Amino acid sequence: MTGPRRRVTQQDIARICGVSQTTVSLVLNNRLDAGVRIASETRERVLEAIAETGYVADPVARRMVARRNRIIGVFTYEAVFPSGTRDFYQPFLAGIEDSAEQLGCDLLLLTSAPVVEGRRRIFHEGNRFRLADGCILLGRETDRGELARLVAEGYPFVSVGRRADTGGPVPYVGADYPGAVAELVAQAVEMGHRRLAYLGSGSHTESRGDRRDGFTAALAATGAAGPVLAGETAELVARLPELVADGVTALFVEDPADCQQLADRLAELGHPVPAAISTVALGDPPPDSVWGYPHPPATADIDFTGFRIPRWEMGRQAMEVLSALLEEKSTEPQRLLRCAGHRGASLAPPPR
Amino acid sequence: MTGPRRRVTQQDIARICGVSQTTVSLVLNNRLDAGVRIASETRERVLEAIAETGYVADPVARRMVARRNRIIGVFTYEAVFPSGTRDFYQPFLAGIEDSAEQLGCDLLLLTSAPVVEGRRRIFHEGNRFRLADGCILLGRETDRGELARLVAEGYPFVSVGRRADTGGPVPYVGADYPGAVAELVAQAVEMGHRRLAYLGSGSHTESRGDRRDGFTAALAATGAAGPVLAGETAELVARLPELVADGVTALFVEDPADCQQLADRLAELGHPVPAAISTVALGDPPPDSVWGYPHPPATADIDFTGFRIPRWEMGRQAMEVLSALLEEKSTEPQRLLRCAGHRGASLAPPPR
DNA sequence: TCAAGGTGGTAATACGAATTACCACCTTGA
DNA sequence: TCAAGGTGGTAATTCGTATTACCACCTTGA
Repeated sequence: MTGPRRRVTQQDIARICGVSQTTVSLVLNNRLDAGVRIASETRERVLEAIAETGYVADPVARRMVARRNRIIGVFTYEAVFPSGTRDFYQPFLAGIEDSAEQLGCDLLLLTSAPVVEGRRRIFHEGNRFRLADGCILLGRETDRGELARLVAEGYPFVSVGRRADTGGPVPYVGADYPGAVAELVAQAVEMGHRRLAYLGSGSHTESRGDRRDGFTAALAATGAAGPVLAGETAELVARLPELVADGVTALFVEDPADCQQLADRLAELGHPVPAAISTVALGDPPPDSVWGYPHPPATADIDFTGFRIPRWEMGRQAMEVLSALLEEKSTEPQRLLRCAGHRGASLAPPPR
Repeated sequence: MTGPRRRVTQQDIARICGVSQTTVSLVLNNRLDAGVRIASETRERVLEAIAETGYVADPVARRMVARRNRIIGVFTYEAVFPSGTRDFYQPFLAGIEDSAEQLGCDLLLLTSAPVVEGRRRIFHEGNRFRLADGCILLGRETDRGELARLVAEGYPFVSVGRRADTGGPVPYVGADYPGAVAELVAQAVEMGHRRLAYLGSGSHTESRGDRRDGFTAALAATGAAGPVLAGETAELVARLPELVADGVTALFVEDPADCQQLADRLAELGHPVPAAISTVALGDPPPDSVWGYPHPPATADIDFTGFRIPRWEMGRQAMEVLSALLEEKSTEPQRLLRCAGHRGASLAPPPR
């Protein structure tokens, strides 16, 4: 065995062949440009030495010259552990990876970012996101301050999920929630629903707000009406009787995870879904599984009508946009992708 | 917009502060060695400029000089797409990530490795695994040639899953299949089984071979006997009558995914599991889900007795070993982890 | 007055590959 | 005979950081 020997370098090859390091480099990169000539006899000698020694160019040195890494950072805002949110990221990551593979990039998971107050920080002492040529930001919520700083510094990044401008346009690939919600509202109205309610968290994050705004806009467009509620799940459940009394026949539920609980309570109250009242999920729940051992969703009796968030495609296109930014190719840096409707069993015509 | 501006370098910081690049480097690395002195006033100025510009040392340059990145490469052998194997890696990755987070390392997913003949290659023109301080190898199979080369070159790496030596010891964190299988065999024998069969693929990969060898060793140890079959799933199913006729009362199935199919066929033949014949899964099936939308395992009528592969822990310890290798701390570089037995419903005493 | 020692910093160089600028030599042709 | 052009190659420099060797200046103390 040769033991832990030093890496073979171009210099070594050069010594062996009695040529200069430059020559080795030229042979290696097969530079046939006019202006660069290597006698084929010399070339052979060099290639032979390369084959014998098993020389491989040190990618680090190579990158040093090229000033590009072909490394794309992936920053996940929420701490991945210990909650089950790991799988929240998975479809996005799969899309990102697919695209990275095609682009010949490696992905750097920025796991070293310290967790402060339950979330990771991009900017911190010794922040390492600049290790990468550019970054993809992943997470339900984003720190506006950090976003603004990234924009201000001109660091190339793309957010998965729409983000409002912060002192400059934020590149993103998001889901078209307003459009998706509008489609569902239109369907409901067409079925005869006239009084629809929105049940949300009251949160002002883009993903929540877009659904809510989409709902109110759609109401206005269709001529239907109805209240917009904001509160925790328990609170929303508690207000169901009030909605029924109000004559509401269709619920638009911001968080798909709340649907089952609402439906259960409605059944208790004697208003089964969808016979008495329709319930629409504004999205699809992220998959829940524990370390890859899937367990069935809590108690999914009902196949809720709603829409599918194109998570995989969002990840893929985010990479695409980032790549374009890095190559300085022109591209649409703010994209909203259509959500395919999911025709389940929870939206039906209102009782007559 | 500031436009796509150049990376900030130590030289830039130096210019801003009116000092030399050396000084910046010294401040950055907080060199308090005797023989190196920086006025605290100067230090402050430099630190301020660093904070303002958001400067981060270029890992590539750093790597050129030193030998550390705090980047750990993760190489997955099999192409991740388009099959559903993504989730095969997930529990391992989760363990790796957990450990990386604690160590303050970032993870580099080597997605750029080109796929040749259906699998990724570590060594290829422009291979990039040396961007990382060390690598974790993940995959059901591994290329022996590449493994040997890594060993010969003295590159720090750890395999998740046992690998046979290739011209030198291969560091790994694997599952103790022989031990796990032996426990199950012992259980079966204790219940009264005397003729056990092994149903495998005939593959010579370590993970398969270890199970098979564990089985034959356990047979010898317990005084039981029985055939070892090798073949595709369909072939194994076809040979079931032969096994029944042979007086076999317990099947040890190499690939857990085959169990249900075998049990179904046995039921058709009039030998229900486990009343007539026991069936043991040598492992637990990797979770299957499509882009995060879990669907129930094919037709999992039976809760098969078997064991759990400690995937998460394997990932975690692989990082641990790699870290030790990098720090040149002594550690056991070849580890087999115990698989907890899973007491299901498919192993029962043989019919009398 | 000047050697000794402390202080605060810089110039130079290494790391490995890529690239640019240029050199030394040879062959032509007029 | 010598300028023009072709041939085969090399020295020097670049990328960004870390490290080593050393320098210029100041303060002591005898």
